[in-house]
Amino acid sequence: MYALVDCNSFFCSVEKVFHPGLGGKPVVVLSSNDGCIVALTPEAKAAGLHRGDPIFKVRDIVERNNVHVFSTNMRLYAAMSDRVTDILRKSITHVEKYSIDESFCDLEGYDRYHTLTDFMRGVAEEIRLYTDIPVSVGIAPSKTLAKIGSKFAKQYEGYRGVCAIDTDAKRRKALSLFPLSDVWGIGRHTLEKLLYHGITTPLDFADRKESWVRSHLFLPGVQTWLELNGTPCIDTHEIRRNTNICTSRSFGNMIADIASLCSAIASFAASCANKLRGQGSVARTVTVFVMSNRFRDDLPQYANSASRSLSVATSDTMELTSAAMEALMSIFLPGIRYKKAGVVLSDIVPAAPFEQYLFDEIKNRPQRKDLMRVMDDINCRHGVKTLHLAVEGVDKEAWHVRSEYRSPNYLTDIDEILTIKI
DNA sequence: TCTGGGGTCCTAGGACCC
DNA sequence: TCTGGGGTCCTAGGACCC
Repeated sequence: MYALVDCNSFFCSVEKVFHPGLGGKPVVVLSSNDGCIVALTPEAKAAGLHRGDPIFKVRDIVERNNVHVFSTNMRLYAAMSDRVTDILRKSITHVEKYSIDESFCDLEGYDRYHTLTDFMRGVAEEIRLYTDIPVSVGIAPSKTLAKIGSKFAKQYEGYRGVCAIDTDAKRRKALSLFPLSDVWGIGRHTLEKLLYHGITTPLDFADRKESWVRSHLFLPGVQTWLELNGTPCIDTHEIRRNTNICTSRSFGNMIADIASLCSAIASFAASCANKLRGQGSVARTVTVFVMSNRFRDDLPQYANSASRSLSVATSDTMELTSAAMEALMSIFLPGIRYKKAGVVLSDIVPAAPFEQYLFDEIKNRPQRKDLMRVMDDINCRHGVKTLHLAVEGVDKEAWHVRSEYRSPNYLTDIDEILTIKI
């Protein structure tokens, strides 16, 4: 059996930990650049807000209902997420962190002394006690069913946070009640197809023949089908190195000058390189993309991308940044007001301890590696961008990202730690 | 005025090989 | 007149996830 532990409106819940007066109040967290709503509490939903709403379009609802608005603070959420996972791992041997707010647990052997439901209730209470983050838990023979269980646990208070789908009768009942569009693996497109064929509930789908599913939805559909029928087949790997790494941003204001764009792209490249070293990998291909504001049809539109392949895969900030600069120069068009840009690293492989290449143009590779290590060290201890390349610029004003309502980094920055006055 | 960011996997089809 | 069969590799784009 698997358990899915899902943090309830996670970003909002984290904000509420540090703003205790917000219990029971509508709260939303915005996307980067204060664009759209990405997380909201049930109270905010009840006020008529939805995930994905551009905040400027729902200003009146926000003001009328006194909704509390926060800019996104991923550093804070990631730190809190780690605390939740730590508690899980203390209680359960096999925990797969699936996303920032969800973990799968393998419950093999945990039903010796308690029922699995009681056991997971205990874990959920511990998480609540130590982090103040409320979680919903689903227990089932497959991960897809466990996710469905966690949604029921969230929806109905009677489950007291944990819903187990552990008999065939419960499985069929759950599948007949659950919205088809909310099933893990069924997106907008698949939903349309299924409705067209007269399938309206997950149970209808699960009761189809495998051959039908295979011919209409191919492999991913068959996986979902098997999982809904209680056969686990979705393998999420615990330690997975990313095969692509991307840093991109929308700008608070559109920018037109190459200098600002250079400084933005250099910063994105450095951030990619940092993530790359963090997972112990090297990359061979650097792609840069730029785009104008697609919502402004009164302005000339332009979007383009360019890649540079390095002869030797690397995680060196200087190499990756200069490749990115080169790519940027090849697609920069004057006269365009740019709204968004980014850097993508691909052809990523694990870094080998020692590598030498006959035609390597960089002769002091070991020293450069040491330099990167020192740079990461300093930035880790004294804050990101304490040490950075000059080309990233010191004046971020030109391409700043809007973040008007950001909470302090309570958990990761000693200067922003919570102060309590008694 | 203001509209997010970061991923994975699969399939079809083209280009190529013998 | 009739013009095969069996592969691999790569890429773009679709679909999905959080």
